[in-house]
Amino acid sequence: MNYTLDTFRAEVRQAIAATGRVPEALIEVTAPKPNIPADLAFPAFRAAKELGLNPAQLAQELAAAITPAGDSLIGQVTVAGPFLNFALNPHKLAPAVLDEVHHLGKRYGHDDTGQGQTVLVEYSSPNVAKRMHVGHIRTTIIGQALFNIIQALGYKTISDNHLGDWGKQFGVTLLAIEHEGKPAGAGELAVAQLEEIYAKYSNLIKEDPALDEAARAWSLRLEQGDPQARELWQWCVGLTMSYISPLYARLGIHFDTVHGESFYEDKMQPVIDAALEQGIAYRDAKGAVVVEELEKLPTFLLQRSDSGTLYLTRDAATVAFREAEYQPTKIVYVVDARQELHFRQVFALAKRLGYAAGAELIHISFGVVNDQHGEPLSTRKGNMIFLQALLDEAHARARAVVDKTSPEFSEAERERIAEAVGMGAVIYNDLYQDSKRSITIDWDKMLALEGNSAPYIQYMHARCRSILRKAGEEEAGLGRSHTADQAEYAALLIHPAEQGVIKQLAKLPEAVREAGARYATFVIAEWCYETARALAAFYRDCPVLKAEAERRAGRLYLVAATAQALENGLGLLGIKAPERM
RNA sequence: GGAGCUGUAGCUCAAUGGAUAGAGCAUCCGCCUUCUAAGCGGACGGCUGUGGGUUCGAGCCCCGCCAGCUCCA
Repeated sequence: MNYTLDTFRAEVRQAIAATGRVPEALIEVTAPKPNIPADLAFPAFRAAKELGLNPAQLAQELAAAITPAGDSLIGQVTVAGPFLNFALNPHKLAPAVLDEVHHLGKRYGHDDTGQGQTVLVEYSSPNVAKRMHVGHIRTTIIGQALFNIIQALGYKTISDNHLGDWGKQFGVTLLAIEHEGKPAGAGELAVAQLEEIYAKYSNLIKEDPALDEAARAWSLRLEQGDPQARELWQWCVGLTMSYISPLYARLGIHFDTVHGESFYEDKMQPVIDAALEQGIAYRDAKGAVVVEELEKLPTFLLQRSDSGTLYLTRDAATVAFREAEYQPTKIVYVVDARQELHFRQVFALAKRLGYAAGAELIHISFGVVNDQHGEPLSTRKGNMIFLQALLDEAHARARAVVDKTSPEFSEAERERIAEAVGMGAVIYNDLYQDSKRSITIDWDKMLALEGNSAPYIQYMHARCRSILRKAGEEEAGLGRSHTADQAEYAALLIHPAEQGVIKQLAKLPEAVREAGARYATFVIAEWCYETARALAAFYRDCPVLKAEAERRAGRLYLVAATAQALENGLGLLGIKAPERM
């Protein structure tokens, strides 16, 4: 799609080219830093060198040769040493951008670069019969945001929750249920009980060979499709999902498919057979299937000597299935950094086997979450933070603020706001920085309600909505509507604070593209934050409701566009934008 | 022993190879009779881990080293 800044860039290149002094290939324009009073720059170094000229002199000559047309997006053209700087024409910029936002509405910022291509994103992937804790939060939140961004770029998208619903440990869980009965109740408490009896029997089987044998027997029964074992297992899956679903709902997480590990149970043998057949793997003396020297990666197994299969085999089978089912151009795995080598091996194997020949396999890795002392979190050590507790705490903190600042709101509305703000804070905390970094638990930072945080952005959005609401009420009282004549006054918006907001709005499409290309949610988060700050400056310097009629109309148009764009940006991150707070 | 990631303000983080390295938090000083103070303004805070190299130009690219985290053996 062609947005205003795309046009501006094209006009700048065209203007330089039209001078006939710089070959097209040497025209590289860049966005200058914020302290430079320009919107695009042409650093003349390289071109000057090629042409055997002094850069400053070339810039000077180009500036003299360029006179933008009156209806161009290009405003002032200036020279600063070897830089040729182009400013946007404020009179043209405002109407162009604001009309774009109003015209596209919820789709403003979206693009069509992914048209006709399919991307599958795998994320969250919690374990059945386990509570969700902060260790799962990053894949879940980052994955959903990346999914949203990729979708906004026009790709056909599939989100898949690769549930940990299979494996040896289920033998122990079923054994435990056999002896202790199904946990009563539902939700987190019931899942916690499953965890507890699982832990108990994990210990017991270490010392009791008969129990160990019984656990193996359950495991075997499950694998062979024994009805009782399947029923109990299915019950565990159902219980876990009914516990997790409300947590997902609170965080705006949704999946198109939930193909857990069990789904691939019967799809692994072909992988092993193919690898043996093609000479990629060999069967060693003990019967294990071994892959050596694949792309200089460490040796790995596809099958153990006891004929047990491995995650790597399953993940390769998963690639094959996805290829056959969706023909994706990309498969994105949002999984923590410790799986880096694992995925390099999976991808190398899959490619060698000829799976997903047309698909790019991408591991988006992120750092681990540690406690205040830098220690890994673990239930056993007692420093674990469970997701439900985290979300409840976030809600409670936001509720305390809304109760204090807006006691006049109804109970129901304060509850809604607290939820939107609390979840926003949690989500934003995982998205505002490069995901590769490890994170140290800090409650106050995780649940921050001020500064560079979701609540700050939500607050600025709510201020916009508040102004629009009041304008609507006033004008309804006067028996007229402000909506009709706003657009024609957009050209009046040349105050620096107004231009600051408008330039931010103009940058959303570019931010979405960059976020998608880099798989970097923080690009969107940063855009939201910068836009909110620009709005704050506007709010301080430019009264809306008290401005004289034409200016007021233009500013209302700007405020409405800002509210829309902020809502869109937050929406990409999975954060709600309340009407007021 | 090998591999990957990370080192930027006291803390948490930004900065497509370009101009004076920017934010938030914390600390300090101001601002609610004016569209929401979850806010706004100001001050303080930097040898970008370190030594070389490439380049007109390096926080960013290349090589060595140091530190932390992680994975493989």
